[in-house]
Amino acid sequence: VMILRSRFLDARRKRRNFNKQATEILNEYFYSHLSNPYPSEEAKEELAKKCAITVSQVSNWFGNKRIRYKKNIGKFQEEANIYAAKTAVNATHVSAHGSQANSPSTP
Amino acid sequence: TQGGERGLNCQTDQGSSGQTFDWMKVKRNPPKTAKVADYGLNGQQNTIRTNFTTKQLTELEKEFHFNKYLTRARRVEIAATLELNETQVKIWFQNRRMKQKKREKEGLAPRVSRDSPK
DNA sequence: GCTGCCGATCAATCATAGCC
DNA sequence: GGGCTATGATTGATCGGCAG
Repeated sequence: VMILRSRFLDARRKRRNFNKQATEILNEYFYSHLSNPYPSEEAKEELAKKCAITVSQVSNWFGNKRIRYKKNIGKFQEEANIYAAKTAVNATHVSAHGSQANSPSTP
Repeated sequence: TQGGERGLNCQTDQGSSGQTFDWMKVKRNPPKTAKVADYGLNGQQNTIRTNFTTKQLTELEKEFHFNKYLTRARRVEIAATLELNETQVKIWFQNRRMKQKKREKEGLAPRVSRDSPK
């Protein structure tokens, strides 16, 4: 456990947080698909474009988000409620079915 | 073994706020790479991620540049030389190939200029 | 049947960013 | 300046599916 710490020469060093808007978009997708937050390759590409990041970064984000979310659901409840309300749009109207399963939209 | 459910959907209400979907319950089986090695600690085997040494990684990397795929014979050789399981060598090459593919794919498109975070 | 590969994902860890 | 948490990236290893 002494040496072998030569990992610090990888590439994960200079990291930048995503824009607030990008995070917003990713979170909106995540919480609006909380029942199955696994975007398809196509959905990832679209999210990547909207967020101005790479597909890999989108994958990383969802991977980290899923793991960290289930690790401590309570910590994300507040965030979950915020985005849930944001995507809830009009629920008190026709078609009271609160189901999501929405298509990723077509650009 | 009991942990074998891989179903989809089927949530169960947890409290009153959020729901608990099955993807939140997914648990991976611990690595079978358990080296009976030693480090005699208590009963629990070291079922943790193996840390490859710099030397091992260097050799693997060198071999990878020579051949992206391994033959059974070569794998045995390398595993013996680096004191790793054949499985570990095999998995390392699989992961390495995927990494290679990912790099190649990304190395041809991300034409994003300097975008300061804020 | 069993084995290797692929694609996606997990889970732990690393290293830095950002806040107090 | 240090200590802390948040967060993006890396990576050994697993899961399910497919081909030989």
